[in-house]
Parts: sequence; structure tokens; C-alpha cells
Amino acid sequence: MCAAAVVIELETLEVRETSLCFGEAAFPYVPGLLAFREVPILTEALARLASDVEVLVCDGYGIAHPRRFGLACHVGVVTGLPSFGVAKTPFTAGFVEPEAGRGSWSPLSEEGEVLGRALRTQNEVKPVFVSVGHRIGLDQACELTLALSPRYRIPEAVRQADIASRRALRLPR
DNA sequence: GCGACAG
DNA sequence: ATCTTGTCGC
Repeated sequence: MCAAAVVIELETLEVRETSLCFGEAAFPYVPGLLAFREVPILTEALARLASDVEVLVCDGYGIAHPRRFGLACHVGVVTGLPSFGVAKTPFTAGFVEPEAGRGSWSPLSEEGEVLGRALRTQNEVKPVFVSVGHRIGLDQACELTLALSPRYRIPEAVRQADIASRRALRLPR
């Protein structure tokens, strides 16, 4: 597997630094246990970053998780950095379809608790699923997600990390 | 017991 | 995550 950590300049959305880490998976993919598979190598990629990082934008869920502790929570606690998750597909929490415009959102809830938001980052495009990980609030996580997604559905930090890791592994776009 | 479930 | 088919818009 290849883990990628990309530092994005919030003002310009430019890539300031890219860190790649390669290794073998030591844990299978099990829904609900993604962190056990991905956090070790992600932590390594993050540790090799020279830049100062203010907040981690993670590919996956934070507290909108069956155990209320998804990958974004793990990565936040391990690094001590503020973190939140942006997932591309629904998981266990329910939601109503948000309005069609960019910036529209609806609550992600499970067992009567609001755990995150389905947030539309582009007009007429499927929403992403935002939930807090560590040391950040949901409002700020959503604000950052929108600031990082002026043109594409996926926030630039996650999008560029995905592109870098796929390129390194020579996987199709 | 069955279904459904991040990446 | 991966794969495949088809449609839409710049």
C-alpha cells in the first residue's frame, strides 16, 4: 500500500509538500475497522512531513462511525493535531438529501445523535460526508471543506493525496 | 438470522 | 477499494 500526506496552502490551494510511505497491509479491510489498516502507515507518512501542519483532512469518517471513532479520530489523537474526516460515500449514519446548491447540507445522524453533515461541495453533485475527528468543531470542519473544494467535489487535500498515491502505485487515475 | 457498511 | 457501461458538459 501507499500512504500519501499532502500539505495544501489554504490561501492558494497549492501543494506545498508531498510525503509518500510504502508498505504491506498488516490488517484486512473490515468496515468499521479501517483505521487499524490505514493509520499506522498514514502516521509514518505524516511523521516524514517537514512542513508545519495546522489541521488534518482525512479520507474517511471521524465520529460519524458505528463506534463513534473513525479513522480521522485515530489520526488526530495519534498526532495530537486537529483533524476531521471527509468521506465519499454513506456509511452507517442516515441523512436526508441536502438541497442541490453548493454549501447546502443536512445532518448525519444515528440513534438520535447528530454526528456530522452531508455537505454539497458542488452544485448538482453528490454530497461528501463530514465529521469531526479531534480538536475541531463541525462548523469549522465544514467551512474548511468548502474552502478546499472551490472546483471539485473532493477537498483539495484529500484529492491531491489520492492523486499522488495512485500515481506512485501506477494505479488508474 | 439477514442485510449493510468508510477505504 | 476495483471494475464496467453509459451519459453529460466544458
